[in-house]
Amino acid sequence: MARKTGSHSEITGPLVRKAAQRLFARKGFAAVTMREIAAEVGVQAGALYLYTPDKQTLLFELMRTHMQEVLAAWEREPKGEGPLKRLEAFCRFHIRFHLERPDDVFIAYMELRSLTPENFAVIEKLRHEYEDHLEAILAAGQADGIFRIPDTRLATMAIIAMLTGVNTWFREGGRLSRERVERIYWNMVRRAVGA
Amino acid sequence: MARKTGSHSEITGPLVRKAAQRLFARKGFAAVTMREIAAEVGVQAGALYLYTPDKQTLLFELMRTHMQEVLAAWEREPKGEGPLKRLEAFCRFHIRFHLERPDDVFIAYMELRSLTPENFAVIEKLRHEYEDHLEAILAAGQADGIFRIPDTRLATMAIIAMLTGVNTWFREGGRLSRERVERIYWNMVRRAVGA
DNA sequence: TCAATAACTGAACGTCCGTTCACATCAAGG
DNA sequence: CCTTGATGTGAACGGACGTTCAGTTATTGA
Repeated sequence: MARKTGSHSEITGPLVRKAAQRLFARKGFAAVTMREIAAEVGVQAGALYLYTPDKQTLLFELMRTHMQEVLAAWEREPKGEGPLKRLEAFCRFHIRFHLERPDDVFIAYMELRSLTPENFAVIEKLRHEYEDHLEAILAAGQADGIFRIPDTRLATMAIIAMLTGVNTWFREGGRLSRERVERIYWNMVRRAVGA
Repeated sequence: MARKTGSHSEITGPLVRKAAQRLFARKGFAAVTMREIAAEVGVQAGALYLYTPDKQTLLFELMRTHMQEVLAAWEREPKGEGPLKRLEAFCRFHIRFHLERPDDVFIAYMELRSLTPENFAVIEKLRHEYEDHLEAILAAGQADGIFRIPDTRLATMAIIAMLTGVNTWFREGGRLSRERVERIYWNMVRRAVGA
């Protein structure tokens, strides 16, 4: 019997989430069956319902946890002083964090349409919160005359799209090291905002 | 009876492709049923098989046609002289063409994993062909000393990700006109490549 | 020792899936 | 006018789907 007050196994639960994460990222939410997830964990399909009320909630919790972890990690990140340092910190953080969690990132960007409207609204709000951190940096730099940006919202979207794109081609142990990729992207962003 | 030698209706066929395109873009390939597509067209599910051998081929042909149209349209595009003009032409073309076909673009970027390995290889090759057009421009500009790019392949991926990202937020009749968006993005790209 | 309970199985539920096919409809060609 | 062939219907196919649940097992606290 479990010691803790929380119900359900503390071993199988995380395994279910990890298996779902891998399979959702690889095949897409709609193409993954509960039986596949269960087989990956090593249990029967019925056992999954000890750890999630349904398939939709399994996806939603994965995405919500991921978005909250992004936000929390950015809070903890050392950012330096001034908009320029902060922008560099953001770019490097975004690339590094996303490369560490390719499956989560893939799901967060591809499976928005698989969420119910209520769940979508929650995730969308968290995503917007993250984008606002970048936009605030750009607006501060613009106000200081350090950046030359015609539209901070547009620049925010452009930079995030560019940085997130790393996940589509970067391979560990490939031609370019992560540090080198970070530096090159940071330089492109710095020049793009006119600094 | 049809005059032309080609089999099948020349009215319903395109309707099937359009309905599939809309639904695949909105809900994802795996989440769309043949019965849904048929209902959108106004026929029974069985009738779809007069126009496609199966669901997978329907997706594949949509993606192949789209990629071929992108390549053909870029061929026709007036490009101007020199790497700088050509890069501007590419950026403006990419944004404009993609905004004109949001459903096709969404499918082309999201449903790669829904393709069989053989079909995936075909689409991937066409996509690479398109990327190579941009990379050639960047390499030419780098050779001429007009651009300052540490890695042309990386810059290619970064620019395409950034430009394609417009589709995720741009809305016709919104705060920014398409022309203004084109100009701002082009300026960001120009500065990002050091020109 | 034994009742309690967490963890899980295996079968079943109603439904929906992609696809097939025998048959109906109907405009046009000879 | 009557055959032909394109165009479609509607029912059916076997299988897979998400989810439920009665029952089995194993481990624990008292």
